[in-house]
Amino acid sequence: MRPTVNDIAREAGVSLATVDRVLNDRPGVRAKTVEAVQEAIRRIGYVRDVAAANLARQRDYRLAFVLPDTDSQFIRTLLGALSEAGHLSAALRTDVVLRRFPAEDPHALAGILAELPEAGVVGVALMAPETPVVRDAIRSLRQKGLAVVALVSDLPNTEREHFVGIDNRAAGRTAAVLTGRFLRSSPARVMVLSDSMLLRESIERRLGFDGVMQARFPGIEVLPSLEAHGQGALLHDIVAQTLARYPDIGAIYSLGSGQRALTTCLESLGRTGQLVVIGHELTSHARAALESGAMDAVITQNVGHVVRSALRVLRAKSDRVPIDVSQEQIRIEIVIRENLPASLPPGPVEPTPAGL
Amino acid sequence: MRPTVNDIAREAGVSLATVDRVLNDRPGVRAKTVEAVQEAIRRIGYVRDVAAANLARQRDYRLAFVLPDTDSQFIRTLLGALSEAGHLSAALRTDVVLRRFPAEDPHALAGILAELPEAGVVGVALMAPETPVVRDAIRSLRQKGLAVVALVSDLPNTEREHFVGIDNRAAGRTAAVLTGRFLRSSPARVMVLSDSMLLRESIERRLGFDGVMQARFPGIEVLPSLEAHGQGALLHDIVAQTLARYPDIGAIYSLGSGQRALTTCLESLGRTGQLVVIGHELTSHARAALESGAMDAVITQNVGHVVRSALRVLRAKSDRVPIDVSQEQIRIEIVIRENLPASLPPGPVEPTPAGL
DNA sequence: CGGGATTTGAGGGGCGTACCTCAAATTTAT
DNA sequence: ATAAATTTGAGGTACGCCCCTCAAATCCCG
Repeated sequence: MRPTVNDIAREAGVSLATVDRVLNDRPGVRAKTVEAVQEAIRRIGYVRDVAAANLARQRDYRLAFVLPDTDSQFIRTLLGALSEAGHLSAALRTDVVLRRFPAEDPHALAGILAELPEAGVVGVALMAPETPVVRDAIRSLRQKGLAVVALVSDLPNTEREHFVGIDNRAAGRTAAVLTGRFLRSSPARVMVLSDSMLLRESIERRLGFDGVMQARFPGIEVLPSLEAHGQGALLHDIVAQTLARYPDIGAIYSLGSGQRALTTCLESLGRTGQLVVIGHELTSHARAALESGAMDAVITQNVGHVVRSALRVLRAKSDRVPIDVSQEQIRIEIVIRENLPASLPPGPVEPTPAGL
Repeated sequence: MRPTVNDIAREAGVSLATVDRVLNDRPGVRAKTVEAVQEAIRRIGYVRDVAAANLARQRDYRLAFVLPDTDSQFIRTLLGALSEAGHLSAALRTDVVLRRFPAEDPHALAGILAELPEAGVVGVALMAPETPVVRDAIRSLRQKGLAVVALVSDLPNTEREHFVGIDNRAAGRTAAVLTGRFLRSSPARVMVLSDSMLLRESIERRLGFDGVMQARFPGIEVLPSLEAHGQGALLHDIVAQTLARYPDIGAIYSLGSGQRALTTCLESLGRTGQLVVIGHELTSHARAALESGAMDAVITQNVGHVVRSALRVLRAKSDRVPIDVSQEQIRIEIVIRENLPASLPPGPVEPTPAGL
């Protein structure tokens, strides 16, 4: 049998009330007694039954996901994963609220963040660029006791407690190795497209990419990043011009997550399949591109995992309980057609009807 | 507020006792009443609080992992993940028991399986080759109400309820694409080593590998599988002879998980880094080989994820609750040096001391 | 329509923990 | 030593659910 609070009391020779005071950091216990109780806990190997505790405590985890209002494929994928996870976490006493902020407006974001504590939110997963305003907003949240994690895009110079996402520098390095090795002819050029979803990621990926390229593939020249700002027509022109100008381009590396425009563009130029095409984030378009052969590899993070990890971490932080580091590590996944995970029917998941 | 059983009773106009009878499939309720209660449940969107239910029910999940007693690197890695997860799942009312069986003795395995029900085990994760005896043993377990999942190696023709692991055919295809694309010169040979941890996997991987090779890389000839049966010295001789005989071997594909012997062998032959080397399972040796450049890529499944998934699925099956399909899908991961996840200190994880 | 069978209601005890109150015991300061 | 302050104990209620018992209500059938 697992030991309970009563066992602690008996073992420590104190009353239940005292054990309770120690366990929950309530005042009015002599240091000596605290020690004795903790010693007893250690001796009998007591582990609090979190389920029972949450039950008694009427604890609900009200967690907020704060995302830019960009309508990119990646955000859409993320939202999909979020709504799926939201359903399931009803069983875990957590309810998830979603907040969107105007992508280019840090002050609006700060305003939204500032409202969260009043809304009863105890933890926040935030995907946003780091600015001074945001830093301050996060500090303020932390001071009010909220748990804060950075999502997808890290906020290293803030007081966020955790980062749920991948090392984008390493992701760029990974892309570089695949590009370099997939390219057959050595003197060649690589076109780099930056449909930046967030600046920081693009820069980090680019840095990682360039580093590996220089060190390991000196015969390959990487062109400066081209930006199409999410506009398909513009992208088309840019790509066409660049391909025409450098006939020896053998690969395209797409830093961002917008892959559809690129593949349709290559299609219309009749170049599909002739170039090594590598991009990021496994959206439904990227998936289709892999299947059709329009893309060769996608470097990605499992958004389902990202969302679930954020939820777990926020719950743990909010309970001041250690997290399982190995479980919360988000992997840099390499996806090619052959290891493409089966796509799941995106049917609306209904809450478990009645069964236990 | 989340609706509770009391809300159901009020909404359905019946007593708590009746609601309870319906919820827990207890007899003595008219079909009409059952209907009414279920309708009420649907209407108010009741979801049972599993934590509270388990608390009341004194429910403990006693789950068994049944593995061969082989001392391979892969099994070792799996055991590591298992012991790590075991600690953490104490908080989830589950305790994990481990059973090993003599690798080549299906009857011994059947005997071990047969003892599980008496030991109070409610769910079994089994990694074993499929034989008639095993099929029968699994059927018997299922009839006694135990949940059974196949681990790592599927048991498709048994009554196992779920398979936790990857599609090895697809894994082989993935290996083939990497091999083919990493190879620079086209007319070349590939040496295939089979340090079979379990026969089925090796065959499936080989099939997948050959299929892609024939279809996409006709210039590459794949040699028949060489078996060293886990003996380093033998492997050394085989590899040396084969390399000598076919000077145009450009790649080595290692079907199994034993990578150390191979890398030391290549080292002693002075061939490290000259060949494309691709293998399976991210063990500590494979990790080292990737870091040193002795291997180029490893196709793997995240054993931590595998173990956690098995635990979740067994709990869910045992509760007759649906599983989150997308979360339980094990991905075929491609690992190269650049996306190698940071290795974690394997320090013994102690149960959370006292904090909530 | 009566009598037996079936269905329903009422209620209590318990799971492990949180949180509260009030009184008793102990310590500390004077 | 005494009063005041602090520490401890005892006990209760609650959380949402499970499981049991017993009596009352309702049903069905001949």
